[in-house]
Amino acid sequence: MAKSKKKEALLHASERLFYEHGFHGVGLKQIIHEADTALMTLYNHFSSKEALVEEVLRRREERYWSYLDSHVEQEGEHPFVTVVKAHGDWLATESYKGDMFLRAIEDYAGTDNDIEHIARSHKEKLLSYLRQLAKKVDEENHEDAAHYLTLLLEGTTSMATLIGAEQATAYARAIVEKMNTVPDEQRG
Amino acid sequence: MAKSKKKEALLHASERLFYEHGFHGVGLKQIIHEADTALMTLYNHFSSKEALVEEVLRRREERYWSYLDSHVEQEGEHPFVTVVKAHGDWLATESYKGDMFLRAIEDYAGTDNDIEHIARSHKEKLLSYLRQLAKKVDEENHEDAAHYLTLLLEGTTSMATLIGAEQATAYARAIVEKMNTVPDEQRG
DNA sequence: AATTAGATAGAACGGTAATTCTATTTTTAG
DNA sequence: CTAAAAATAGAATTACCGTTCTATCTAATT
Repeated sequence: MAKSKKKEALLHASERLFYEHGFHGVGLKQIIHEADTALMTLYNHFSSKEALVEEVLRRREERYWSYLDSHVEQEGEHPFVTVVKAHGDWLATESYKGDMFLRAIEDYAGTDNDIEHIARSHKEKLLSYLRQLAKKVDEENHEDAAHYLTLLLEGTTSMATLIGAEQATAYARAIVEKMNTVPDEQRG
Repeated sequence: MAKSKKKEALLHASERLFYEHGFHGVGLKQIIHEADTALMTLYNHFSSKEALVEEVLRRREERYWSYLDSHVEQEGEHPFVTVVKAHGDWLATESYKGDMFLRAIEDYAGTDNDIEHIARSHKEKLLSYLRQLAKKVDEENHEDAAHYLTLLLEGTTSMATLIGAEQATAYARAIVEKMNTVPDEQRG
């Protein structure tokens, strides 16, 4: 019965357009046109544009974690390198237009809605994820390491806008490898 | 005779509001209200909103380079650490809402205007600046070093939105120091 | 004081934004 | 097939967008 094909089409079109032109730069008309549906169908599924934005962010977060989890499984390299590569692969699937969550924080800051909260929660979860990863690597200072990695991933995302995801990821990887070289050499 | 006090007020208000709420999130009404002037005064000085955005970006770029130049003069530390600190100080003077130039690239991508070009030029100039800096430090691979620094500065800016400029800068500085430790230790 | 340029408030314009309403058609379930 | 539910097109609404026009007013220079 195609439970909600139209809803999925709306979410898909919204995510693409929001990422490409920003939340405030896309109108509902454009969204329903790209989703090939009607305005009332959108309002039948989402109570408002903000509600649509919220669900787009929740879905995107889910997909990001799925992507990261499945790509980090392939071990063999240092976990820090692996996560940098996984993040880079995620960026490479898109058009390098920055980070949708940071943009949400920026665009909806100050206005009383759940959007900023969803976006900030995602970033906190990213930090927690990297903290867990750093702990497994037996880092004495996993708290610092998690922050280093967060900064590198965010830097990679920004730089992908300027020189592309592949190059940006290569530089991030080089930084991680240079950093990890230090303790081993110094200990020995 | 106060050549153009109103123009300066308009540019000042525009820069603040654009940075705070995004280019598409701020209307001309809000700008003239904050600048305490009239709509026709704005159009007397700027042919359009896009022209206003362009001049805001040009002014901001000037101020950024002035700020960086004056803060990098204070030597004593490794130039890479100094530039990270200078960039962090620049961020600390603001409200940590990301990077205005990256946002301009994202918001005005695809539309045929000079805004994206101005913003991308600024980022190219940043890379050139860091390339020169890396050359002076007698880096054999200054090209890579310049990209590492760019990535770290961009990462710092993004992360400042999440944990504040001071903390983000401290982590960026730690990364630079960890990286610079490598060659010395390995050579010795 | 007269002239001139700049600044002012306010309305008007056409366009588009988000949201709501209505009425018709299509799809699904019993 | 029939009844209920979902989707449709299109207009209406209210509000704001960037831009332009007009007409008044203020401050500068001569």
